[in-house]
Order: sequence, then C-alpha cells, then structure tokens
Amino acid sequence: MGRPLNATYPNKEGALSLSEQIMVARLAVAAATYHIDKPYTYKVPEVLADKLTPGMRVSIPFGRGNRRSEGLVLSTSFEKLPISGESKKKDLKFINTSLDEKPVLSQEQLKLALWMSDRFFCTVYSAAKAMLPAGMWFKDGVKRLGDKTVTTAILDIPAEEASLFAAQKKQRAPQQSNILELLSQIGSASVKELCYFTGASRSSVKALADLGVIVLKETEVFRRPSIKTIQADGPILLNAEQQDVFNDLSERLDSGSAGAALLYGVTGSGKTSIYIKLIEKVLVKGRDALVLVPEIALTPQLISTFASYFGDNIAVLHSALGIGERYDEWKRIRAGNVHVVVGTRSAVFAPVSNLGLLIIDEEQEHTYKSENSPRYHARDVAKFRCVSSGALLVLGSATPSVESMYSAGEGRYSLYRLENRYNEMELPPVIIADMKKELKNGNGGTISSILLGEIRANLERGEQSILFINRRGASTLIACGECGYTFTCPRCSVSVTYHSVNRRLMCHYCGYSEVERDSCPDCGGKLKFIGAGTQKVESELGELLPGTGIIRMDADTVSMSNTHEEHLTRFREKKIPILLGTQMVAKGLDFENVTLVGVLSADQMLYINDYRAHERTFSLITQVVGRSGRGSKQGRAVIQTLTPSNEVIRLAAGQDYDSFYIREIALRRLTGSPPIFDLVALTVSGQDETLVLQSCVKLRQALQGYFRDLDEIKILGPAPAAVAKINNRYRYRLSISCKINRRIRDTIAHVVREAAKNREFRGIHVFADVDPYES
DNA sequence: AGCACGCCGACT
DNA sequence: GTCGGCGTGCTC
Repeated sequence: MGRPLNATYPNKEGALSLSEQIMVARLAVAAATYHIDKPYTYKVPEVLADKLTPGMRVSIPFGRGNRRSEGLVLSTSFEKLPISGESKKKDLKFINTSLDEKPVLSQEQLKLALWMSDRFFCTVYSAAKAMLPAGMWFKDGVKRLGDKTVTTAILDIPAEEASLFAAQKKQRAPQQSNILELLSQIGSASVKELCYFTGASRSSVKALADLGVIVLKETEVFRRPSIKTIQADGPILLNAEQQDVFNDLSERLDSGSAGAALLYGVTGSGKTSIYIKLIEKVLVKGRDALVLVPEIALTPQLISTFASYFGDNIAVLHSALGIGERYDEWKRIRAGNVHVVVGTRSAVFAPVSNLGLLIIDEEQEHTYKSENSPRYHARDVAKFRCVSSGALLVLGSATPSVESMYSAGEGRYSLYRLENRYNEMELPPVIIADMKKELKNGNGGTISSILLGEIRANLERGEQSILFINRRGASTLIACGECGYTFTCPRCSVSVTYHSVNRRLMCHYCGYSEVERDSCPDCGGKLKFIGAGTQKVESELGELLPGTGIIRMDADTVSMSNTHEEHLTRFREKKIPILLGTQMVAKGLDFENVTLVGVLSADQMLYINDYRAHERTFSLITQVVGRSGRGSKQGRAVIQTLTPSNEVIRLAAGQDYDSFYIREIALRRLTGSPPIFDLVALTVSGQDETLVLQSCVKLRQALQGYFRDLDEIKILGPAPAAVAKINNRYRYRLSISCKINRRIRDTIAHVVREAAKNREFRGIHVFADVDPYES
C-alpha cells in the first residue's frame, strides 16, 4: 500500500505504477455455464508468477461461496489495479494453485477451443476438456488418472446369516434384500454388477455397507492389451489409377497450402493404400499424420494394417482403451514419440506438434458428430486444424456424404475418384426380392424364397453368407401378443428393452430397470419379444435349414459374451455358414469366403422422418453389398424390400452413387435441407411440458423478432424431439434453417443465453446444435 | 448450475 | 426469539 521510499524521484509516476502492477490471468472457468461463460480475470500469486503460462490449468475459487473450480489460463498480463478497497469495483480473486507443471494445451489448441465455443455453442472450458484424455480431467480437484478401479462389495457376515437377514429385510427394504440374497450365493461382486442384476441403486449397497453386513473395496482393474499386428504385405504397389491420385495429393502436400480433398473410391478400390503412401511421404517430410476411423471396434483390420507399416510410430486412441492406456498414448503423442495417430472422433484433437496430413476415413459416418456437448463434428475441427497448420485434409468414402460431395461441387474440396476395384472384380450382381410378392405367394416369413435358394446354393458349395438386418435400434422390445401392450420407461418416452443376461427390462436413456414378467400386466396375455429380429430370423432359419451353423451378432450377444471380434474370428476360422447381424456386420469386414450378402429389410430406415434417411439407407446398402465377393470368388447380394420400385433402393443395388447424389441434392434443394441450407436445432427441455412448449413459442417469437429482416431464414417447430421425454424431462425442438453467418450465430448464442437468465424459463434448459443427426 | 443473502411463517 | 422455507441475484 505504502509507496516505496526510494520511488519518489525522479520518475514518480513510472515508479508508482510499476510498484502496483500485478500479474493477472484470464481464465476459462469450468464452473461457468454457457450463459455466464467469458474470460474471468484472476490475480496470480507471486509464487506462480514465473511459472504460469497459457494452456495450464489452475485451481480457483468461484462464485459467492468461493466453491472450488478449475480454470484454464488463456493469457497472462501485467496490469495496474486499483489499490484494494479504494475502488468501488470488487477486488479480483487470487488463483489458488497451479494444477499443471507445463501447459496441457498449445496456443493452437487454445485458439481451437475459443473457435469451438463460438461454432458449437459450448463453453470454452468444455471444448478444452474434450481435447484432453479423460485421465487428465480433474474431479473434486483430483486427477482421474489410475481411476480405472472398480468397487467390489464383499459379504462380511456368514452366508446363512446373510440370507436370513435378507428374508427379514424383504418387507422394509426389498432392494437391500435382493442384494443380500445374491451376495449370500456368490460372496462378492462389483457394485456395478450388483445394481445391474438386482435393479437396486448404489444407495442400497451403501446402506448395507453402513450396516456392516458388507464391505466395499476399491480394486484395480487390469488394462487391455495392445494391437494385434499382422504381417505387412511388403511395399505398397499402386495401380495406375491410385498412382494418379497419389501423385496429385503428393504435390499438394509439397505446396504450402494443401487444402482439402474428397477421395471418392468405390469399395475395394484401395483407398487404404493411398493413405499409407501419403503417410509415408508426410513422415519423410518430418511431419505428423492423423487418421480418423468411425469406430475402432469395427475396423480392427485397418488398425492392424497400419500397425504393420508404421510399427511403434503409431498411437491408437479410442474409447475401448483403458483410461490409463489412453492417457499413455496421449503422452506418447505429445512427447513426439509417435508421428502417426489412428483413432475415433476425439482423436481429431490428438496433440501432434506438426500436423501434415489428416485423413477421415468413411467420412459419411455419423459417429464423427458428437451428440453431447461440445456438439462438434470432427470434420469441422479437422478443417480448422488443417488450415492452421497447412496440412492436407483427405476425406475418404465409398459413399460420400451429400454435404461433402456438395462442397466438392462448389470447389471447396478437390474431388478424386477411384473407380476400379483393386482386384478388378466385378461388383456383385444384386437381386431385389419383392417381399409383397412373397407375401402373396404365402410366404409371410422374413426370408424370401429367392434368398433361401441362394443360401442353399452357398451351403452346397461350402461358401459363407452374411445376413444383415437393417433395423433402427438393435435392441429387444417386449410386448403383449394379445393386447399390444408395450413396456415403456416411466421416466422416458421410450420402450424399455429386454436384457437376457440379467433378465430385466431396462431403459437405455436413464438406466431405469424392472424385472421380467411372465404375463401382460394389462390383460394377462402372453408376452412376446420383438427383437432386432435376429432371434426370430435365427429360429426361422433353423426351421428352414435344420442343422446349419449360424452366428448371431447383435447388441445382446455382443454384450454378454465379449467382443465383435470373437464372433467374427469364429465366423472366419470355423467357416460357420451364416453370419446374422445388425448394423455392426456391415462394417469393413473382409471375408475371402463370403459370396452372398442378404439385406433382410431394406425399408426399415428408409421411411423415417429425417432428411438423412435416404442417404443413410443408400450408404448402408452400398456398404453391405460391397461385402460380398471380396475374395477370388464371384459374389452376389439379395436385397429384400416391400417397395422394390423405390429409387433409393434401386440406385443402391446398382451402386450408382452419382445418380443417387443428383437425385438427393435436388431433393435437398427443394426442401431447403442441408447442405443447401444449414440447420440449427434448439432443443428445449424441462419437467413441465406446457412450460417447455410455452418457452419454445417465446424463443421462436424472439428469434423471429431478431430475424424480421431476413426472409430466407425459416424457423420450424416446436416439434417433439425424436425421444420426446428423457429422465422425466420433456424435449421439444425448434429448427432454424438458414445460411449461417456471424450475425445469426451471435443471435442464436444470445437467445440461448437469455433463455438461461430469464426467470419465466425457470427449470427450462436450452441448447443449440448445428446440423444434428437426430432430427 | 450453485450458492449466499434476505425476507417471511411455524415452533421450541 | 430463531430455524428453515424459497425467491432473487451474482459469478473475475
């Protein structure tokens, strides 16, 4: 407070201001919700003054109660602050401690986080958090690393005593009774499993622990093994077509601004070979490569191939990795120990230091879009990163998304085509089976006579078949066969699905569960399963082809007995004749001996109310058809449909992407859907349905007011969201169709923020999502 | 969102 | 009197 005695002369003012300058930091704050998110200024304590740099995280007091939160340092500076107490302005608070020794985010990543908050309507901190592996997050001030533990409940009294106790508890505490009952038989189990099998909540387990009948113990869970490598096929040889594409992309890599390329290559045209050659080239130039894949579990072959070429120079990032393993991979990347990264959506944030090439394989896949905050699309983040580091962006696909092909047409991407299948194989002939005709001929089953004939032919030749059930939601519903009663979640507007492992009906959205019943609670009728249909088809096949081996692969079989890979290995190695499955069998599988693919119900996802329905159907059927005849033998595909004249199905059967695209883009133009216009969805949720609806109407009015002068902007809704209620909160949606720009973005952000502040909207939550997938 | 402050009614 | 209900406003 007192000015230094020696500072009075000769430069009073300078000395004065110098003595009062203090280091401050601008922070993105974790506890700040979207509507109050902005850089907060904190004073830097002297002990941190020479350590603190942008990109580090700090522990801070926040809010009236000074509750502890985290901040991310965006910038530091020296400022002249009013002397404490002398100004009516409130004093700044001090940062408590630093949470990092060195920055966890680079300047580029900080910029990206700021850009994301603007683009995807999220807080800066949440964007930054998405860039770090979960092992680096803090929870209650503690780093989550090594958190891969599991809480086990162990019986602490004799088993007989426990079951006696369980019987006593039956009336007053049925949940606890169930838990004890189970534990008296098995002794110990993880708390998670206990809850899963009994339907009890964590609190019941806790209650038993407090009573001293059981003890809870944290046990470390072991980490998963690494990638399976395969023998490299030797140096990659490109055919003429591939070589042309490679040469051109290669030149772009050498130029300063590489831009973006859409690589449209039919199934089997060898996109992967081009990827590998490009990566090799980038590595020679001393730069890093990033490869995104839709889902690691479904592309083990691609990973193995990459590993065989790049060995220890590769890091893999995906959700199936243990938290520690993921963290270790992240550290290897950041340390510069690896220069090739393969991973799923969030790998787009991988901390490579000198990005030279970013590949998004199967770029049309919906898994690249995050459906939780931050609601980003990996493609957009990829563009940002490539522009800022002068890297080449390659979007690869056999069925490019309509928006990417449109961008190519507009000249934003350069388009490359690969039209020859690598081994010069003809595309499999496609037979369309008219299920209406089948029905007329008295076949009411799910297998047409045409498909059955082809399966039989395959059986005789010792060749394998894949049958694909294209159904939304691969889960098993349960309903009354007599009155049609369906079991719905009491908290969400969805049907509960049956889990055969624990024999319970469960809700996927909120975790609610109840025991299986043997009769309809309404009419007492007999209950039946309406599964993904896989069981039904399996038993139908069993009757039609007695004694034939079938592997069924759906959510149910995969969750109970391990992985996709085990099923697939069994299919490949044991030469089981038929593989029957949902969505998951459609992906990147190469089976030498598979010569028949059947799509059992092509209509399933075609007629849903979503502007992407056609695109998804086309892409899926095309992929499935491409599965057939990848080896030396000629394959074929059978597509079963109730509407054989439907053009999307016909075009998919003919693998005619170009015609599909022309047709589809015309349709989008007509309806004003993306990519012609952007779509921003505002989702409004709350417990009181009328209030949610009223809020929607008010939001709509507010938007209309702001956009009065823009007539090309359309505001649609409110309409109930695809899942109209989750966890007792009703959800309605407004859709804004427009060419998005600075002003519209700012207005939408403003409206969402105002909604959070507005007292009339109490208990209402609003968030914005650009080009959502569930629409 | 989450917390403190403040202003009202019920109860030891 | 004072404990606790919730409505209101703010977050460097």
